[in-house]
Amino acid sequence: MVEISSDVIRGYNDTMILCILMKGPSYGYEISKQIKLISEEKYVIKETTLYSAFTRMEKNEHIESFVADPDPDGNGKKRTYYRITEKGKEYYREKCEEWALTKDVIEKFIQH
Amino acid sequence: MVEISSDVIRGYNDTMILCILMKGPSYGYEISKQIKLISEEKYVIKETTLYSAFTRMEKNEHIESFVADPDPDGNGKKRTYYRITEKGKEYYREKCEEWALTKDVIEKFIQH
DNA sequence: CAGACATAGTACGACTGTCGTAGTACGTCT
DNA sequence: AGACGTACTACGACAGTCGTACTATGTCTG
Repeated sequence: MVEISSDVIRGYNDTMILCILMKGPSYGYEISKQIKLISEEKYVIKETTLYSAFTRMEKNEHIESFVADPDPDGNGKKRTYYRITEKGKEYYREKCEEWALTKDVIEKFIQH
Repeated sequence: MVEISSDVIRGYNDTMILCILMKGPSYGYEISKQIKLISEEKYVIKETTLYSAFTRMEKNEHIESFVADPDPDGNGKKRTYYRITEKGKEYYREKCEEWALTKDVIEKFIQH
């Protein structure tokens, strides 16, 4: 079974998170489920990787956090939500451009 | 200018080196020039990254080293050449398979 | 109604690969 | 003679990922 190594995906964890936040604010657990879903179970981000990414990305001002109730009635435990910033959107667009370049370079070294 | 970040390529430095060694033995300086050439100047591997990759890859038995003269007459300074092993070839093939998977996954998170 | 399982995280230290900086030493060209 | 290309080695810093462990609430099921 071929498995995706973390060293490969490393440069794109932030991008994946931002991709999901482009659709609207979300929180850790939900984001990790989304990544699993979108990747069709081919990639599952580790919890520690995810939460340390949040810390880094908030420091970089790519995302902002806010605490809110899970449902409007105020039921359930409060969660920390993250929202993408303008700077984060810009970064996401740059990463998408970079991807095209990176893909081309790597493919020159791959035997199909 | 979009630039390839090392975090992205990180998982593929070894693969690039192996790709070049698939064509026959080579040595550090030559390999670094080849990578630059093949990538059309879009990627230049750092010397320290390259040589530390050699150490790791030799330990993993993906490559073997031998010292030889640069030309058959015995002129010039001796160099350390590297040759891909069977295990290295196997690893290279796996990485090529992995690439297809990784590419598909990342692209699901990229806006074109 | 107890226990399992899902949800939603935090803390901490280890590890790996990359990179900056610096230095060595020989060869070749001008 | 000096600059530049070739061919490396040493060393320590750093960033991102990961394993392990722990907390705590909510919900479902026998």
